[in-house]
Amino acid sequence: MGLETEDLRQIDALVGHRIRLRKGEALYHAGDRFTALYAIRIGSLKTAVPAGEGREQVSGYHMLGDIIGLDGISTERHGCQAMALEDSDVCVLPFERIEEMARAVPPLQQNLHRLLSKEISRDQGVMLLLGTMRAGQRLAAFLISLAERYKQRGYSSTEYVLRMTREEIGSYLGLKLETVSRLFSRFQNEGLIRVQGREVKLLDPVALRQRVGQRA
Amino acid sequence: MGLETEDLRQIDALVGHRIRLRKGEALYHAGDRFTALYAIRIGSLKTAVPAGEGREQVSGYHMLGDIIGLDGISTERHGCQAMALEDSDVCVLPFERIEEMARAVPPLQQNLHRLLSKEISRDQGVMLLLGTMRAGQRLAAFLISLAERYKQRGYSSTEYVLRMTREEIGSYLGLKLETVSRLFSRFQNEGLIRVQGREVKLLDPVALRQRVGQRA
DNA sequence: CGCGGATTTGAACGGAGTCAATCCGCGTGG
DNA sequence: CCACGCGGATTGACTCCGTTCAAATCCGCG
Repeated sequence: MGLETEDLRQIDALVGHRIRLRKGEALYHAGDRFTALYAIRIGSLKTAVPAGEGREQVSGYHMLGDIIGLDGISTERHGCQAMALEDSDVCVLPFERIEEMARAVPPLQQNLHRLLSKEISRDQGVMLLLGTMRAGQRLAAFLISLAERYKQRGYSSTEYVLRMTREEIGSYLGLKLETVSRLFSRFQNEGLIRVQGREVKLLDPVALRQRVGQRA
Repeated sequence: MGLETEDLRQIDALVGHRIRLRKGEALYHAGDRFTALYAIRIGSLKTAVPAGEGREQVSGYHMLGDIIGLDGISTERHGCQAMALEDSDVCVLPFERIEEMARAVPPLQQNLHRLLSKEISRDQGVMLLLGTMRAGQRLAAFLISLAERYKQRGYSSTEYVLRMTREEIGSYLGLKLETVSRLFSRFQNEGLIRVQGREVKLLDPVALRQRVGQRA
C-alpha cells in the first residue's frame, strides 16, 4: 500500500502539483482521460465504479499514503470515480514521468510493479469477501482491515472514526445499509465493539477476528 | 487481454522454456515463490485463492494468450493456485528478465503496465458482479463474458464448451453448484440458451445481455 | 459394464433484502 | 437563540432468493 520513506523521496522528485479537494468533491470521474496517478497526503477518498442506471458500487476506501488511479492505465481512461470523504490533499504523479523514471531507476520500477500487483491482491481479497463470506464476517473483516491500516499509519488500531456512511460501507461490502446498521448493533450487544454514529471502538479484536473465519 | 502479434514477438524473445500440464495439474500453488509470469499457449487454467480451512474460491478462468501470475509480484509469493482445466501448455516468462527488457523497450514497458492495470479492471468487474448482481445476472454476465473472449480468439461466440464444473462456476460467481444448475435449466426453459452438460449454445445473446442489466 | 463424480431436481429453511416508521444530530435560517 | 428541516441511522415486520439437505439420474472413463 504505502511506500517506504526512501521511496517517498523518489516520488517527491516526480510530483507534479497538489490538488486540494473539499469533502464530496471528485478527483476524477469514470470515463475521464487518464494522465496521472494520485498520492493521498491528507484526508481520505472512496472510489466507486458505475453499476448501470446511475447506480454505483464503492470499490475502495483510500487514506494517507495510498496511491489511486491505477485502473486507468490500461484504457487510458479512469474506470471509476474518486471522491473525497473529507477535505483532502493529493499529489499528482504524471504517469508518463513515472514511466520515464521507472526506466532509469530500477527500484522505482519495482515499486511501481509491486504497487500494481498489491492492488490486484487487494482486489482478490475483496472478491473472496464478497464471494464466500456471510454478512457478519464481511463487516468484521472490514473493521479489522481498517484497524490494521490505521495502525500502519501510527494511529490507534482499536479506536477510529468511520469516514463512510452506512450506505457506503454496505455498498463496499455488498450489503444494504440496514444490514450494516443491524450488524453494528449486534456486534455492540455481543460486546465486540462500541459504536456511536461513526465512532468505533474495537473492544475484543481477537473475537472479532475469529468471527471472520467462522461460518456464522 | 491478450497481446498484439507485434508484442508477442517481443515476448517470444524473453520466453524461458515451456511447461506441459496435464489436466488437474497445478502450475503453482498459493505460497510458492514467485519468479515468473506464465503465458498460456494451449489449453486453459483456473486460479483459486485459499479461503480458510481448506476451502477455496475460484478467482479466474484463463485461456489462450492470457498471462497469469501477476498477483505474486508484490509479495514475491503466489497468492493463488493455478490449475490446468485440460491438458495445457504455458510459456515461462522470468520476471527479472521482463523487468530488464521493460527498462530498455518502452513499448514493452507500457504493455506490462497495461497488463497489470487490465487485471485490476477485470477484478473490479468481478467485484461489481459479486457485490451488486443477483444470481441470474451473474450467470448471464459470465456466459456473455465467455462468449466475448472466445470471439476475440477467433472461436464461435455463441457455442462453446465449458471447461469448469458447476461447482467451479458457482465458486467463481459466489453461488452454490445447485443454484448454477437450476439457472442453466431456467435459461434453457426461457429459450435463452441450450445446455447439455458442458456444451452451451447461446440462442438469444441479446436477451441474455439484457438480463445482466435488469433487477431480476 | 460398472463405478464414482458430476449434474439435475425437489422440498424446506433461513439470512439478507425490502418496506416502513421513527429517531438522532447537525447545520441553517428566521 | 432556537426551531426547523434534512440526511443519516436505527429498528421492526414481512418477504423472497439462494442455500441446505436429500434423492435420483446422467455420463465419462477405466
